[in-house]
Parts: sequence; structure tokens; C-alpha cells
Amino acid sequence: MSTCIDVAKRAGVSRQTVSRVINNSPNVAEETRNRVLKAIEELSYRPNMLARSLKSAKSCSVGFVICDPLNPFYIKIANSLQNRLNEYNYRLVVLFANEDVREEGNFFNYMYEQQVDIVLFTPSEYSNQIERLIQRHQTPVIQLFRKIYPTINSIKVDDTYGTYLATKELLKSGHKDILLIEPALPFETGRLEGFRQALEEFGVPYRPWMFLTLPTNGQNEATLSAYFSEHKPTAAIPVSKSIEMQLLNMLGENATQIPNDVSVIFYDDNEVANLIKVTAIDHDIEYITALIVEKLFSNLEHPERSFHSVVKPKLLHRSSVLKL
Amino acid sequence: MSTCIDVAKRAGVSRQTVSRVINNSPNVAEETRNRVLKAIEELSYRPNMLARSLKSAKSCSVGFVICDPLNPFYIKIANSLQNRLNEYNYRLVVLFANEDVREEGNFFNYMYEQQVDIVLFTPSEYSNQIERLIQRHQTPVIQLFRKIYPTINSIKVDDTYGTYLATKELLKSGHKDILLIEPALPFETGRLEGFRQALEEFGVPYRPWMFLTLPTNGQNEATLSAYFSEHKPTAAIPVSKSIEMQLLNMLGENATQIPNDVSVIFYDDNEVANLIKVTAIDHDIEYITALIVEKLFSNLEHPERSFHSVVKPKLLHRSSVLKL
DNA sequence: CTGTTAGCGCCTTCAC
DNA sequence: GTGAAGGCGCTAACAG
Repeated sequence: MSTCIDVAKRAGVSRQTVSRVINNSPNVAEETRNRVLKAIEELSYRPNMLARSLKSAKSCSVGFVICDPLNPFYIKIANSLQNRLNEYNYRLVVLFANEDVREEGNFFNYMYEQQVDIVLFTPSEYSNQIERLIQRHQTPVIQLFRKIYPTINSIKVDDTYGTYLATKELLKSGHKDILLIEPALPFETGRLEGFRQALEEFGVPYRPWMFLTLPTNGQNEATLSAYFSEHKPTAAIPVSKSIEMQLLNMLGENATQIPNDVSVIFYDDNEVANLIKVTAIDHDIEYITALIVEKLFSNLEHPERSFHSVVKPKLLHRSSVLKL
Repeated sequence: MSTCIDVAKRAGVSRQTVSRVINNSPNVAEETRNRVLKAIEELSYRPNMLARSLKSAKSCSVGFVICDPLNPFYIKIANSLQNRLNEYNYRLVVLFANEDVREEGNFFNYMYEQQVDIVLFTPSEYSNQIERLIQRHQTPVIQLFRKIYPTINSIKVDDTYGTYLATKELLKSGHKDILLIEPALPFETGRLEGFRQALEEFGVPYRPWMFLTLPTNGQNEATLSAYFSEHKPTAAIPVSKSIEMQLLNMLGENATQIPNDVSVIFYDDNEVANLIKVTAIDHDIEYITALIVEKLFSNLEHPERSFHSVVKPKLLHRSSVLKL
């Protein structure tokens, strides 16, 4: 790997001049600049970012810890975020935590070592170890989609409103026995709140069985099947890709038709929702990532200004039914 | 951010001793080591990896350029790879190229700047720009799942064999009019070869319409619908998540049942295949990533040894049919 | 406009 | 066992 000294020698200038050229400093004679550029080209020189970051104490990179890589929503966010950040010459470093706090902690340490300028993360659960870690370092941190740490800046989707929308849609169709199914995550999502709001608005009483939480890992088809037999809901709102798939599997095995027998609204639109034509709560990925980027840079400039942004989801209506 | 000097001062030693402690050098008195560890703890000191990598000229990081982030196969690979590499104290830097060669080139430059020790990538198409880029740098590169550059080390799945397996399965059920549908990518996958091999073995003549390629971006439901009307295949092997979904959408709109009207085998098992209970070609993620990690480290040690590994896929049999 | 000096945080080498 | 010197590749600050 050639260095700026190699380039300097070849172009017959000092390395400072090389530095000026690669940083587009205006104070370089056109002729000198061309000589340097030629040398750079010939040696296929690339500046060593480690050295540059070491010197400047900023790495122009953003860390992003994703709780669940198999949920395409987060991947779409990461992808769009990366595209946007690249335009600013910033890089996104993506890490998969798989809902494991210990892994999350390791990643934080890793990012501090790598001197990322700012950390985005979807916390998996509250951990005062991680909270202390964040407090002790002055690297800014933004929690995304889950507001678990009260003192840490956050950007999230209004899940209370999302569930409210979905529930209202089902109530409007005359359903009264609706089941909300969430993964059992160790924090409040606010979805139950929106669910109950909608019920109340329609004068439908809330009964405890209407809210079911399922273990995040493992197959819950049997549980679901028993639950449906017992409580006979006419509609369901499964939350998270994994639960959606398990619910469909179970309904399929029981030869139940959607929405003929059980109406379903997905919380998170995806290709399966599109395939079987079910209505879903939809998130505007591009709008969300634009907001994240905006907040991210303003946070770098003004670390003292705290924020807790909330984005409203939409209902994506689908009517027809697919029968396979 | 505290540095090794801060720790040294606090522990009353030289920074060299601090360095020895964080690198587990045996030549440190137990008492000194404890004093240093205490200072590290108190300052929540983390070594600056930029400085360390700059000095040692290795970053202990592996770059991974993913062609298609929305294909869960690649995400599963990335996730498993990251877990394995972390055990060796290596990091995986994931980049999403979205089948864009220009993006790919940018990422290569980025990785050279970041001094990653080795690059894994799923090339999107042949580009002599990228080939030259790779040749001019001495960072090892491994192409994954697509062997596009003949001279570059590769690890891939035997797609010829995979299609052979899938086709044979359909032929065994008596199908003679089988359609293989691939995304139109600018390189040979070898799938057609396996398809024809199987046909030949069963004495079924190959007809050109049996191989269809579709544009990678955009909806092809109309094309597919017209194609099915014209050629009336009784079975299909869609390749890639996107084509699978489009095919199902089309079949659903035409109220076709699988496998009653059209038998389908997915190339790549995923949750949708599981949901609608179709047979699929399955890849052993853990086996593949173990192989990648093994080859990766042996490549770092012996850059001169070239290799082209091939992993055999399996057929995952599913029998029942889901009717939604 | 260009070159020199000094230092970012760490580690290798060689003294003591 | 421990410390001092020097340098990895780059750039800010100051000379000229």
C-alpha cells in the first residue's frame, strides 16, 4: 500500500502538498495539483483512513446495532440509511445483536474502540451496564424504534397510534373479538394502549385474553392453535414478522381462511402481506431514514439538545383474499 | 476519551506497561498489572483501535459486500459470519451494494481506506475496473456465491446441482412441462445446465421456452401470467426471493393452486416456502459460514494458495398444500 | 503557494 | 520487570 510519502516523492513535492490535494484545499497551484493527481493515479494511492481518523479524532462513521436482522424492516432501514450517509461521505457500520444484551454491550465497546462518531441502536432490553457505558463515553447515542432508556435521545414509530389504526379498522368491519399478539419483549411498546383506545372508542369491552404475548424464539403454533380454539377471536393483529408467519402457519394448518374466518392485519407491511393481500400497518422507510440522518447530524453539532421524535405510521389497505 | 497515557499516569507506570497489560504480555508483575487494570476500570479506558491498527497494519476486520440485502439468505450468512468472526476477535463490516457495480467499486475503495484485512463480496457483474482495483491492492478477496472473476478465490453453492435436484424431483412426479425462472443477471449461474441434465436423464426434451429470465427490478406479474397462458407449464422453479413472490402473486391472482394446478419448488428455502409448504432447495448456513471462516484465515496465512470451493445444497421436501 | 515541525494513540525495539 | 525512543500515515499550525 503506497502512502502519501510515496506520492510526494513521485510528484516531487512534500507530503503536505499531497495532503492538500486529497483534501481539495484551494491553495495548490493547478500544475502541482495535476502532478500529484497523476502520481496518485499511477500508484493507485488511497489515503489511510485509520491515520486520518486518528489525527482528526473523527471517523466519519456511524454505528448501527440491529436487534433483529431477520426482520426486513430493519434491513430496509439500514440499507436506506447507508445510501443517505454515503452521500455525506459518512459510513454505516451495521452490527447484528439478535436481541442479545451481552452482544449489544460488546458492540458498544467495539464502536468506542473504532471511534465511530455516533451510535444508532435498537435496544433489546434495559441494561444499566449499557446505560453506564453510554454515560461514561461522550459518543452520542440515539435509540431507534424502541424507547427504552428515558434519558437517551430517541426516534421511533408511534406504535400506540399504529395499533389504534389497525384495531379501528377491524372494529369498523364489525369485529368485536380481536386478538393482539406481540412478541414477549422486556419493555413496553405502547401497542396495548392504542388497542384499548380503539376498543373504548367503539364501546367494545377489553378482555384480558385479547392481548397475547409469545416467546420470541421458537415455534408457537400449538400455543396459538389452542388459544384460538379457546377464545375464538374473529380477528387478529400479529406484531413482528416471526409472529405473523407463525399465525399464518397455524391458520393454514387449521384450514382457516383470511379474512373469511379470521381477519388479520399485519403490523409491518412486507412481501407476505402483499402476497396474501392483507391490510397492514406501513412505515415510510425513506421518510424515517431522512429524519434519522437529519437528527444525527444536528446531534453531532449540538450534543446538548435532546430529542424524542415520533413518526406516525399509516394503514395500507388491501381488500382481496388470496386462496392458495 | 482517555488514552493509555491517562491510564499510565493514574497507575503510576509508563504507557508501555499499560500496553503490555492490555495485550496480556506475561512480563508484567502481578501487582503492577492489578494497579493498571484498576486504572483502566476507573477511567473506563478502551484502547483506540485506529491507533493500534495503524501501527500494526492490520485491522482485524473483514469487509462483506452484499449484493442483495433483501434476500434473507445473505443476511443469514452475514449474521452467522459475524458471530463466528467475533469469536476470533475479528469484526465483520457489512455493506449493501444492491446489485450496483458502481456502489461495489466505492465500497472496495472504502475498504482499502479502512485497511480491512480481507474482503468478501457477492459480485453483481463482471467489471474490469473492479478487477484492476483488486489486482493493484494486495488485500485478499474472496467472491461468494457467484464465481464471476475467474482468477479470484471463490466459495459458492453448486447451483447446477441444486437445479438438477429440484428438476429431478418434479420429473419424478411426472411433470414434463417445467419452467425455470431466473433473474436476469449478467453472468452464468449454471442452473440451466443442471436443469437440462435432469431433463435428459428422464428423456424429456428441452424446449427453449422452459427457461425464462426476468428483469430484477420491477413487477413481472403480467409477463408471468402471459407466459403461463401461452406455454402452460405444470411446474415451475422460481429462483430468488423476488421471483418467488411475484410468481405466487401471479398464481394467486389467477386462483391457481399449488401443487394442484402448478407445482412449485423454491430455489432457496425461506419462511414463505415453509408457510405454503412447498419443497425447496436448502442451504446449510452454518456449514457455509464455517467454511468461509476457515478459508478466510487460511487465505490470510497463505495468500498464494488459490481455491474455488463448492458446497452442495440439499432438497428440503414438503408435501402438504396450504390453501388460504 | 509550498515546506517544516509536531503530534494523534499505540506498539516494536532496545536499553536498563 | 519496566522505561525511553522512534515511527505507523496523516494533518494543523506555522514558516517562508
